[in-house]
Amino acid sequence: MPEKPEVMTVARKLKDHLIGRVFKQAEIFYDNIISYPTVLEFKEQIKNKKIIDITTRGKWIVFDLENDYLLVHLRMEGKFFYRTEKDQKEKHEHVIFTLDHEEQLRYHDVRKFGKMILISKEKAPYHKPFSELGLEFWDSKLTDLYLKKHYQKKSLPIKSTLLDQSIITGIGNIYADEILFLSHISPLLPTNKLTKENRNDIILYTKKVLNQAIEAGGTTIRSYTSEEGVHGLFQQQLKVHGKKGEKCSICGGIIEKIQIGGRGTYYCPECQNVKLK
DNA sequence: ATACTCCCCTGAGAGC
DNA sequence: TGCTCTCAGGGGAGTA
Repeated sequence: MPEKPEVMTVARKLKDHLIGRVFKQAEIFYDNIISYPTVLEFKEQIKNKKIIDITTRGKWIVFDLENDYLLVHLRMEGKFFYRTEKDQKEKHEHVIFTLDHEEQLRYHDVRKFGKMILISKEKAPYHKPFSELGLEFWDSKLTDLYLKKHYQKKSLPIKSTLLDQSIITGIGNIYADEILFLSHISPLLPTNKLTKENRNDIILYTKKVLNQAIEAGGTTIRSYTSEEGVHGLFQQQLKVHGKKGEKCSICGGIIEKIQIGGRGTYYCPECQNVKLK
C-alpha cells in the first residue's frame, strides 16, 4: 500500500537505473491495468520512447518520455522488477516492457489493481488524473486558507477527507492515522468542525510525517516489499496505525480500531478527543 | 455540489 | 488437513 513516501522511493530507484533507456515494446497480459488509451494504442505508442526522467505526482509514478508521460499507479501491491528476455514469465506479471540491451522492466501486481496511462504532455494537464489532483504536501500554497476553502462544506469525517486526493495528494490510510494522532484530532470529527489550529496542525504534521517517512525509505507493511530495494523502515516509527490494543505513547490510553468510510482507522480515544463544543 | 454504495482482485487468516 | 468465509484497500463509476 504505497503512499507518497513509498512511491517516491520506488521512483527514485527506477530513475537510477532507467534514465536514458528506451522502451522497445510492451506486452500486456491483463488488459484492465491499462486505463488509457486502448491496449492496442498503448502498445503502439510506447514503442521506442526514451526515458528522460522519472518523478512523481501524488501517488503516480511519472515517466517523462519527451513528448508523453507514462503514468503508473501501484495501488496496493504493484511492483517493478528487472528481468531479461530469457526469464520465464511469473504468475503475477501483467505488463512486460522490453528495454534496450535485452533487459526487461516487469510490472508485478498480485491484486491487479494498478493502473497505467500513456498520454501526451499536451493533453495531460486536462485529463485525469492530473486534472483532479490537489496540492503536494510540500507546496507553499498549502495553507490554512486553502484547507478552509476545501473543508468548510464537508461534513465527512476528517479521516476520509485526508484521503481525498483532490485536496492534498499523496496521503494514504497509514499516514492519515499518524497525522491525526500527532494533531490530537479525532478521525471522526466532521471536516467542517475543524478549527484553524486543527488545520494548521494537519499541515504541520503532514509535512513532518511524510518527510520522516521519506527519510526512512517509506513504510514496509503487509505484503508491500520489493526486491528492488523498497524495504522502508518507517513502520518502526508508526505511533497508532496497526497498534490496536496497545498503549498510546502520549497518554497511556488504549489504541482502538474502527471503520471510517470503509477504511480501518486506528486512534487513541483519550488524546484524540472529539471536541464538538 | 456532496456523500453514499458497489466494484475491482487475490491471498492471508479465521473458523469449522 | 482441508475446506469455506471474511477481510483488506485506492480510487473510479454510478446513484441519490
